[in-house]
Amino acid sequence: MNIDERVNYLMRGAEYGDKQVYDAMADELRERLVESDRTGVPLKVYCGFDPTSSDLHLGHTVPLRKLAQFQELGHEVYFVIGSFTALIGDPSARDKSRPLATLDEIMENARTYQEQAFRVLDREKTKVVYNGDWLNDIPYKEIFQILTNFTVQQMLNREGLHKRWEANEPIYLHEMLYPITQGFDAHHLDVDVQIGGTDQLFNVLTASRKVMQSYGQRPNIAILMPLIPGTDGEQKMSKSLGNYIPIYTTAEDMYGKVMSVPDHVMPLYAKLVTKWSQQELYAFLGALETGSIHPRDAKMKLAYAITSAFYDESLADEAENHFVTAFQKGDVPDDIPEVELKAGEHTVLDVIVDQGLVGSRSEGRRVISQQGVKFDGVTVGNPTEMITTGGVLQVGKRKFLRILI
RNA sequence: GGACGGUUACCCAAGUGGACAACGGGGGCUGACUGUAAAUCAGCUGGCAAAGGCCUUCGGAGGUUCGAAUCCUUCACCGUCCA
Repeated sequence: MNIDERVNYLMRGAEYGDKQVYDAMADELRERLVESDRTGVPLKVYCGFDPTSSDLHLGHTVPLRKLAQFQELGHEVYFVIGSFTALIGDPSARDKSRPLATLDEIMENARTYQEQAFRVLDREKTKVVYNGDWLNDIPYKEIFQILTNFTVQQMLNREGLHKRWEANEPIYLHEMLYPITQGFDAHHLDVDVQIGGTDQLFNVLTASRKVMQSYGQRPNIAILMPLIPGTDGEQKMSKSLGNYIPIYTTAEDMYGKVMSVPDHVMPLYAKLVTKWSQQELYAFLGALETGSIHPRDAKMKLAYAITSAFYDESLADEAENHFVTAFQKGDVPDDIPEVELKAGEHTVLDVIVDQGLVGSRSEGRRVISQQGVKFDGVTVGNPTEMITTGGVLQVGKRKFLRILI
């Protein structure tokens, strides 16, 4: 890749809410890449993770993917675990102060967090470090000197804290210092590039750069990645909203969940969560734009690309086949649960309740009256119909049960 | 410690003595349509019952009343204001 291609690749998807900042960051990046070419010294790139939870989803992988792209081009990647910062809790994206996690919880989460992260990152080329290792030992005096560069107003300007200020809710001093703490990480590692979410704008762009500068270092380049919308296509992906695509799942599930995403988020997913090269990306986006590819096929291609980024290709293939047979052709999938029953002893209602296809007898009646239950493709009209032969019982579109007599 | 205000189904939220199994929205489920598990439209969304109907639910416990989510007492929790 030539220099332009590399800059474009590495800046792909970055977002600052301001064209000028984007251009400035791209320029700085180019400069350092050129320098790295000349000296043969790879860039140091870092992203911090506060492992306050351990169940990663596709949204978390966006900055990870960015790190992986740097790795791909031979740069040095630091995966910083916030063994110290997680204890503080980043207040920038939330409007409530959050309960402090214990160090044990953090370390336990960190372990599973890493395992998932290595589905994206190259394990061999990743340096995992814990920021407690250096933050614990900074002299108070030194902290004070750095603090003289920041004002209370700066800290309060951020949305989360601002809301709390307005609402007269407590804002603790240690929360105020979070961005600076992050700056100490950048300083300690003396990084060239810091990756973060767009919610980290202040922490990465302002605080970290300023801390580094006051140490006389060159400020890190900030690459800020947008939060991706969840499967509803509107709200940001989050576990609590239930619109997330987890990493720890099956290939089938991941493929299916991507297929359920609204069309309009395809470009964003393509840009941020696939391993595609620029050429592949542009080919995809172009085809979507001109309509030369059917949206369904585009989404299948995307779902395949995403699934195969996390699972073996053979599993991605299977996931795709499963999707085609189960949903597009409406066939009965082959891996459905089975039960063995005696003929003439159970009604349809009994079976769907006992086998957990519906939550209660009332619900079962409801679904049957709504023509939602089929036996071997024939709609069941009466809940008390007896099961006399083997066959496939289907509730709704997605629940199947094979009955053996 | 005191004064108000709140606590309703999976979530938000209306209801302030009878027509309340409880408006509305979200979510979920079913159907139609669709390339789609999207969007849209329609129906359903406490339990039991073939059905008429019956039973349980409005923070907990008691009470008033023919009748309470609604009134009273008390307890618990959450908010705001005052000390």
